[in-house]
Amino acid sequence: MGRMTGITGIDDVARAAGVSASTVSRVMNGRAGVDAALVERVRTAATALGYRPNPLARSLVLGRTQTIAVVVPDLANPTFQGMLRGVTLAAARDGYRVLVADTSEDVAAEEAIVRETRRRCDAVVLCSPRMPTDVLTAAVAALDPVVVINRSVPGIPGVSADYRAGIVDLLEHLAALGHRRLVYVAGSPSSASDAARRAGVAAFAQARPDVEVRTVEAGATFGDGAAAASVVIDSGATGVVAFNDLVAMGLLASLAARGVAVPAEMSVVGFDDIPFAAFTTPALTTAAVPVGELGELAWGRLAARFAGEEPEGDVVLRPELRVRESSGPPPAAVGRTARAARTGRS
Amino acid sequence: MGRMTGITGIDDVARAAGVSASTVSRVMNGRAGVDAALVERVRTAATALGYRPNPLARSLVLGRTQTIAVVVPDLANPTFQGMLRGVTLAAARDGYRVLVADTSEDVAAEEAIVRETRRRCDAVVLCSPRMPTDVLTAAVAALDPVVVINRSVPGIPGVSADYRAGIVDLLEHLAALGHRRLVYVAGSPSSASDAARRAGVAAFAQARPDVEVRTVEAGATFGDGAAAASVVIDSGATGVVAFNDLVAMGLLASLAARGVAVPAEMSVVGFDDIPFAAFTTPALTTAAVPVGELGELAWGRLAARFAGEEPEGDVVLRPELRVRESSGPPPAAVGRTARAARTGRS
DNA sequence: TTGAAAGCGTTACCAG
DNA sequence: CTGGTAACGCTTTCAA
Repeated sequence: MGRMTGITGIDDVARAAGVSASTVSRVMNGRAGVDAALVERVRTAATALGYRPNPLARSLVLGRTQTIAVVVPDLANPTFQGMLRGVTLAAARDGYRVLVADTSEDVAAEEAIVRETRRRCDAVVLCSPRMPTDVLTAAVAALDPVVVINRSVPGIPGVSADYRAGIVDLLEHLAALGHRRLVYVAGSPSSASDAARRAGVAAFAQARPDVEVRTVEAGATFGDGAAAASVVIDSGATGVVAFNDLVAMGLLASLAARGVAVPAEMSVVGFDDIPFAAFTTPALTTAAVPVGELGELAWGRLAARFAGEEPEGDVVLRPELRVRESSGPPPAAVGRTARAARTGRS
Repeated sequence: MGRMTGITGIDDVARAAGVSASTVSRVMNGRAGVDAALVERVRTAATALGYRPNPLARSLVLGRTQTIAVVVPDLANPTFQGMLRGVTLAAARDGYRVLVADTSEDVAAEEAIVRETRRRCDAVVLCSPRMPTDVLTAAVAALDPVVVINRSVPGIPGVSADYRAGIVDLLEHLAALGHRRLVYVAGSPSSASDAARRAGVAAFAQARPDVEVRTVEAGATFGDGAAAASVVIDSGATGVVAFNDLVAMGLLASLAARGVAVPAEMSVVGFDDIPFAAFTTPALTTAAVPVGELGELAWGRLAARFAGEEPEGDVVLRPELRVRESSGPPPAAVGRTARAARTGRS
């Protein structure tokens, strides 16, 4: 009520309007059945005093906060920035706010962070959670209104991109260009989306026995891509599919430094279509993952739950192949021999 | 207490441990002066029941939420992503969470969003607020624990980058390279940091009357930069300082499309040093604004306030010149004449 | 239609 | 050192 705090409470308004707090509450919440005259008096008093109901108190009694949590592994990653933005904008349209949490890729701390954050909110969106499947399954059960992005958990609404299909598209794109020796520069084996990508590689390899696809272990960063350059060059491949755009950019930079022309001598394609993929040199061919849309859809599922609807099955978005300048036909045999000779291999 | 809700409350623990709720509260908050035996019993009971104090109830009675708000004009902007990340990580280290709000560059809605968000938090960080100075000054007074990034408000702790000095550094860099006809591709006149940049241009112009600096109105996006290309070319300038890296990248793309070699025919420098500035072609010379650090410092000021310290004056970070490949000596006179002729000017 | 009173789950003050 | 008992600010029965 604000005895000594400068902020006006419901009792101040009640007193000013000459009614009870109950009535003020009813008016503020637009509940019908209040005398028009009183409504007017309360409105006037509230405005005059600049009264705004304390959201904390409302949350406590109502049992809902109008806030959802969004947990990401790394706020510096364009992919998660996009998801966060998608969720935030969509939720804001419906009057919900977002509490962010960055787990800093700390798998061990992830579950605790999620639990903690969840308690202050009505629901939570987990973006590409890193925790092991069993832990995730258990955690998610205790989190209830929850949606998971890029990770499938039985019985839990999930929205994800089809990384497997995306990789196949990329591989087929390269094969169609004439490449017969490809390499997949993989991400961390602990990443669920990398597992999906590897499955795509396997599926493609089976469907196209005429194309050789090797896998090189790398990581998910620009540095990992740059570091993988020599192994990629030595592999004798003419086309490379990177785990993501960051890795592809690292590869591009390292390749340029070593004088390997892209796409003349080697084609490089990425994954994600982060905002800057179109501006690399050469512009990166990639599979676009609509991260903002994933975020919006995640909110949509949550909103549906709040509205009492039953959770439906997973929604899966198919990445879209974006052909730009980093991919092209493989060099003629003589060109390849020349490079092989240059790097000291037969 | 959880009569029918499945969640355990403080009373459940009290009952299980055979003590009062007060004691449970004391134990949970690690308050000294509780019998060791009771502490043990309470701990055991709490663990057994999986009790976690309801943060909402604590917030209500304690008057603090352990949460701060971060309001940004646009979550898609790398600059704000960096600030958000800086604040979030720093705050998390001290046990604080972050509620994000994206105003979508809606100046009119900004104040309301800030007010609303602030009510659920203990403080707020305003990142480059767009509202007019008088509105900002008034708003900020009602928000109290608040820190403003990149906007100076008398009496309010602020942390900002010295855009003025950064522009001067960039201009001097170009002048030192030999350029005598420069153009500044400006951002929105309503942007406070653009005003600072223009002041830098003016200061430089005064100090170096031998160098001509024209200003071209543009904007803050990649598209704005691309659109400004023809005006820039027609200006006859040999060096251009863009409002930010995004604009510089747009310029770079457009210049490349028109066959203007950078930096051979024209030098282009950006501002901010966003994560991808190092990977453009040619790599962008820019003035690095440590956005993450701005965010961390913002949190630091808030933490100090929470600790009862008095707010100190503004802290200003000086951008650091990052010379890369997009800037170089101006073309020889004959070269310039050649281009001028090509574009139909004398 | 309106108001009094009982919570929501926790902490803090004040006796004992 | 411990346990009642008031708040915190609001919403919601329940009577009147």
